[in-house]
Amino acid sequence: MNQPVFALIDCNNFFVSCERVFRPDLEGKPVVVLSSNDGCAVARSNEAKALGIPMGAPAFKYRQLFRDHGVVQFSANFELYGDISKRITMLLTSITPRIEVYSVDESFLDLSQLNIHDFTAWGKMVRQKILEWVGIPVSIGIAPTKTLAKLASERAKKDPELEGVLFYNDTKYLERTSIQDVWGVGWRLTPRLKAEGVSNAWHLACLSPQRAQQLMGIHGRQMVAELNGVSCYPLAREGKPQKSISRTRTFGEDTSEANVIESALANFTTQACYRLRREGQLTRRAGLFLTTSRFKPGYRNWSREVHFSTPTADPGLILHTLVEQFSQLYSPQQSYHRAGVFLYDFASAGQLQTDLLGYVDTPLFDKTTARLQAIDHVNNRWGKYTLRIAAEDLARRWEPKHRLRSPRYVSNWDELPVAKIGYR
DNA sequence: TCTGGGGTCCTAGGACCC
DNA sequence: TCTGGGGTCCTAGGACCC
Repeated sequence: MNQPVFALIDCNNFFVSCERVFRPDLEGKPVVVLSSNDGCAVARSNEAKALGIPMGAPAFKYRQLFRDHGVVQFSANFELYGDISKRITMLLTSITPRIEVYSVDESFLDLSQLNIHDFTAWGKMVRQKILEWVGIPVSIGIAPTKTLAKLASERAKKDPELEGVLFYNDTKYLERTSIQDVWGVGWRLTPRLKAEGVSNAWHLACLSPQRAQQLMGIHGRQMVAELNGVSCYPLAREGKPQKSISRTRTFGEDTSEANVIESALANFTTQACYRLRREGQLTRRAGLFLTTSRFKPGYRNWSREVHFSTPTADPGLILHTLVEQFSQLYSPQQSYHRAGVFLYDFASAGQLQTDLLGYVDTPLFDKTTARLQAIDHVNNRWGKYTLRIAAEDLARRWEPKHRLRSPRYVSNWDELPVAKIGYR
């Protein structure tokens, strides 16, 4: 068997790069993309990073800086980013089907079967192809383990001499990677490791497996092995069913009105159930939560959970149950800031379990399935909200703000870019 | 006034069983 | 009532990722 070789393809400043595909005039300018409620920065161009705007920077604290330096702001446009992400996935899949789409802007490829002689040249070719065909700059790291591929792609991003591609072949790159930049080391572990004298990836690689496990659990042991070139994390094969689905939002503005919140719950439940059906799953448990603002005194949160003896994907049923729970929690004196619906403990729609008494109302179940299929069919054909639960219309005032959203150039017929051709 | 959203996995401890 | 070991299941919380 061939030695494992992984490539990580990581899109640079992905959301910003997506905006720039349709706004090439923004090349070289500071750009930020704000989270769904225009609350904080979730992507920054290199120029914006150079201005000292950190990830997650609350927009209201940086307004002045944005003005002073002409930082261009966008509300997040996830439909656009999702579409561009799919195009890159398609391109990569044409190179090899052995791909793991790790997130919206990162994919791992297993290169061990590809018979590549010069990995650096191969990486540069792929990078150029993505840039030309989709318009997104990427960084590529190639190494015998995923952790090292990740580390290599970070170096490739930071060091311009590498031209976006690093084939990992030298432990000097470990010494140059500080401990908090290692995949799997977060803000909690960083101070603990530093206290042990472990301040870069090289130090971490030198820890004994026992010590690593002591400090960080089984994950730590695997991390150390991976840094030493021993692959512990295989390529995750697709088709792994999801274990939970949630839809949560911070409201456009805080609200005390029950019908506003119920309309939000209706929307979340509908979205979550649609996702659940697309996964071919039914749920046994559903929950909701409500919170006040974390940034105001007297922060509180509430949550409730319900159990279904027969697994379901019916938003009508789930919403009805959740709204009952909601009415028990609700107080008109409170000002609510955020809410969410979550589903978990799934059963495959193909192999329905009966309840404790061995009873499933099959005719009812079939009728529900047919009804939901009809709704999905209509909405796929005519648009997301063509058929919806009436409660969604009670008051849509919960919806987050997105004052600065770019057009959905590639996913909405009404927002296609317009090309102007001039004649002389 | 204004601070995102969606996930996974591991572990420790309690309840309960024999 | 007390003694001891071994096992499973569930849950809450912690840690991480993008």
